[in-house]
Amino acid sequence: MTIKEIAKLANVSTSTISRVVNDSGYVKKEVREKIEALIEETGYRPNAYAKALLLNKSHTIGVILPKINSSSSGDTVAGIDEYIHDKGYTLILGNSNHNINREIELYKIFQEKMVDGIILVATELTSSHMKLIEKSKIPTVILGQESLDSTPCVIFDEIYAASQLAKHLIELGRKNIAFIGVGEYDVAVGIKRKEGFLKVLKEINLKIPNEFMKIGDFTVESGYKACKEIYESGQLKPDAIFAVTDKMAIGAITYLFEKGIKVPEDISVVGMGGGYFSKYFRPKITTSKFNYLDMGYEGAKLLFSIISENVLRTKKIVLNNEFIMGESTKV
Amino acid sequence: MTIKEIAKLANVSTSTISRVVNDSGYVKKEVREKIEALIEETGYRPNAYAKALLLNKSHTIGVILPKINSSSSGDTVAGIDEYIHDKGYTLILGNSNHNINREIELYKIFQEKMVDGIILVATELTSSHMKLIEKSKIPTVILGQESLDSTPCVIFDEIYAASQLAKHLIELGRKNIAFIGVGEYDVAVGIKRKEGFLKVLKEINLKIPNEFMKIGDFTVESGYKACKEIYESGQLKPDAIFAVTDKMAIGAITYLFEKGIKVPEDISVVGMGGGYFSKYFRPKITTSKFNYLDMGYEGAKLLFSIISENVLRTKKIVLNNEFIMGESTKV
DNA sequence: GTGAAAGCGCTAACAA
DNA sequence: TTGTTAGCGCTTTCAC
Repeated sequence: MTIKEIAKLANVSTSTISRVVNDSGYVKKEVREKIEALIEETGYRPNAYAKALLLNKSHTIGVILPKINSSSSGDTVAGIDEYIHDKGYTLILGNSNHNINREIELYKIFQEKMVDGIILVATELTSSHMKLIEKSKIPTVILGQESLDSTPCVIFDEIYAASQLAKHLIELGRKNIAFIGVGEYDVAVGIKRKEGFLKVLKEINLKIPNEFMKIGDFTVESGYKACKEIYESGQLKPDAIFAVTDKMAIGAITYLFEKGIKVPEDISVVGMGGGYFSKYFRPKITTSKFNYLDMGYEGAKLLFSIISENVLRTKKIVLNNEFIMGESTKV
Repeated sequence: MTIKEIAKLANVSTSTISRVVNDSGYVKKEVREKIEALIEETGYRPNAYAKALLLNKSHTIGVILPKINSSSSGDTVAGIDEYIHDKGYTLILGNSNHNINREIELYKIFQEKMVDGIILVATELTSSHMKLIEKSKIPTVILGQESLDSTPCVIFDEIYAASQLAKHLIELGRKNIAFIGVGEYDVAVGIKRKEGFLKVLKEINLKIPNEFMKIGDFTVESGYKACKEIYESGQLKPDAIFAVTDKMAIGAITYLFEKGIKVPEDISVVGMGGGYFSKYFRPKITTSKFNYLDMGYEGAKLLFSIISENVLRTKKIVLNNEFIMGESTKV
């Protein structure tokens, strides 16, 4: 069913149908009503692509995610959706699976699909990314990582959040703190969180032995393994563990539990993230909550301000984390 | 940058450009190379909308979800994405927030956006839904709920999965089993799982007092509350709890833990879902695992078979659940 | 109030 | 091998 067919049925021109559909220009009341009835009856829907082609506006925004089925991705998309829904926009989604080539490919596909803007949820940002963004001329907002040029981004204050937790452990009187991080390819989690942690230790001149610095890969299993390595590495035992994600904290606690080491009585453990898992796990994890829903929402808002005003006022939005006192730490 | 501009730059017609871009028809080697260089240089991308308009094919499929940020949704979308990615398709996503009107609205938007097919992840299926699907003529697959007409669907054998867990409890010698379900608006979870549970009890003529049948709302909190009500409702105490979701099982266990009732020593608890939360929670939940990644993948595959063959061979795919023995149940 | 015509960017016959 | 032409479905001047 096209506008032409409706026009024929109504014995008017396509212009008149267009006027009725878009409520623009004058149409005699009786004609309008007749057409409206016809549309209702036939179930006619205007073709959004034809419209987009003509008006050069797709009312679509593209979202590129490094992993589609993680709770942070889900929340981010939900936040984006919440904002754009009211604007009458729809979402087209791409899953890069942490693959840069795929990310670039998705960028191109989105370009072909005439998206009005792109939200890139990043874990790693390379100069290839930045070049691509610049070259494409599509309004883009980066989420989760600090941008390398003037592309606007929405991030958390990773350093502050990590240092807050480190301070918490220090205040609890901990002196032998082990650290479970992730690879530095993820700047926010791998570098900044570690930086925040180390900063606090440095301030009070506390040193950490190398055996207490481990690297995991975000999974529960890797937290378990890292914790095991820490315990099997030497004579010195930690009195606290700082894991940069809740999942890895849970892995560590699982190991400790199996070993009969009590959390928080024998050792304090903190994580980061604050997803619902950390809340219902026993012991409830002391953590720093990252609100990804907010991140998505603010990112979408920022993107729309660029799209509509065609001017870049805001370069960076830093979101606040919430320290959450759980039951995995005590004096 | 359009095909016309490239054509002008290359001093050829748009057809030739089109031939190069789509690798169709003959183009002289030198000309092809010149054009390819030009495309590379200018970053020209063919407009997918113009193409879609012409060929009446958008290479896009629409996915409607009742809730975007849940782990089952995430897995489902990941499964869909995995399949369609290889086909060169992209995903457009709509979040209905369990709102039927929004679902219908999304269906219309997808229709306007010329999607080649729709995957509807359902919790509730009404005749309005079925009418809409039928009227739209867009190839559609329903996920998670049995369809009311000939629209194909991918579902789990909820009754079987629930009865398997119920049998497990019976085999453990449990006689006073409390049940935490959800509202019947969700046919799969609210009705079928209960049905599977009750079927087993009926077979051995085991009766359940009304105070042992509670309704939650999927959340951990509601499981906690339901369990509390069960314990506060009378003198009889259960020796097992059957929760239709892992989250509610975890809520129940949290209550029991607070009361000093040991799981599984004093009481056995089973959940359903088998997400990673149930795996790492302590005690590990005895549950039935639903593989939503598979559901998404199979759903997409089914949809493509309809799109490409234009014939409906398969009406229903029933996925297998995996019984997972955890540590929340024992003899 | 309404219609005719142009054109958004592209592909596919058909000619040349 | 290449170009010409028509047209996908729509909106928007510009006439009438």
